[in-house]
Amino acid sequence: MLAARADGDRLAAGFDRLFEALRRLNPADGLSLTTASTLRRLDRCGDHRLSELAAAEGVTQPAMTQLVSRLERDGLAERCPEPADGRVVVVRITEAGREVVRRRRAERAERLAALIEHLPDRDRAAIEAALPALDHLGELLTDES
Amino acid sequence: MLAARADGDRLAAGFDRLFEALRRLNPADGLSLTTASTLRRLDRCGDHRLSELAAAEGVTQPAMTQLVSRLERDGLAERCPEPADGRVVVVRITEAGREVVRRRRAERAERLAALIEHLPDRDRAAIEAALPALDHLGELLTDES
DNA sequence: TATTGTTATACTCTATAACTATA
DNA sequence: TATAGTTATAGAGTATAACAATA
Repeated sequence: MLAARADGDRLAAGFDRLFEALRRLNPADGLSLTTASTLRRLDRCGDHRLSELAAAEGVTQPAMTQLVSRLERDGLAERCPEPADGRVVVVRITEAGREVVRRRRAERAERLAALIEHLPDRDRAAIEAALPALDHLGELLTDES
Repeated sequence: MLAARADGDRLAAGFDRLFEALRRLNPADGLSLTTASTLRRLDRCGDHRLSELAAAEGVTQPAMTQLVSRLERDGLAERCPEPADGRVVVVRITEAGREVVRRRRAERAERLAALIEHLPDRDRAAIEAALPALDHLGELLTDES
């Protein structure tokens, strides 16, 4: 078992570098990290109110207003009225938006696969074994329940 | 052993979510991801020419000129002349800059440790076992040899 | 002439504050 | 009054193109 403090430091140093690496795997298609994350959220978890999206992505409401406007302009999402409450805007991903999510994930998968070929077998096995745990760690932070 | 294609997809989906999670661990101290990455690079690998930094961080030379100007303005790095070639600018991290790197890493470590406590023992063990492999994966992308 | 870095200009993305519409 | 969202305005960060200095 891990002693929380000392291994927190080790983990932080390791994840620091891993984060930098993953950042470089990001497709250079002009979508900001927040935009891509918002699209993935809409794809995975369905419709959200605009204020919910802002809170979930950690940006202000005006920032999310503009982000959604850009998504709408590019045909990747749409605003839907909420009959029960005229103040509310519900944001929904379009089929074109889902396609963008798929394309980005495929591109990242391709780059990862190319990288993984250069790792020794034992490293690949260790990462494969840790995938469920890493996924659980991801769930703890992304609130996609 | 992993079959490259299929497991590239699995890894990409897992790392997609892990990346989102790690992004949320980032200290909100006003430093952009590129700025923080540049500081870490200077801390880990020593002095760099401005053009080297731009290439390593994947930004243009004018962008790095401005980034370094901001670091200099904030006392986190300094420009040094290169006697052997008057065109060259060498960028060096200051002690204040190193302190920022340490503080950010400590903050991330603290948040990670708090998260890890919520993972079951077997997940923690799997992540610990995979740390060297994840580090190797990071090395493949960040060119910090 | 080629290389290194900076300046000029424009665009994206974000924040805070003020505003509109609905409840 | 309170809430959901938008508009107004300002600042950070980036890119491309043009420029200055050195080799």
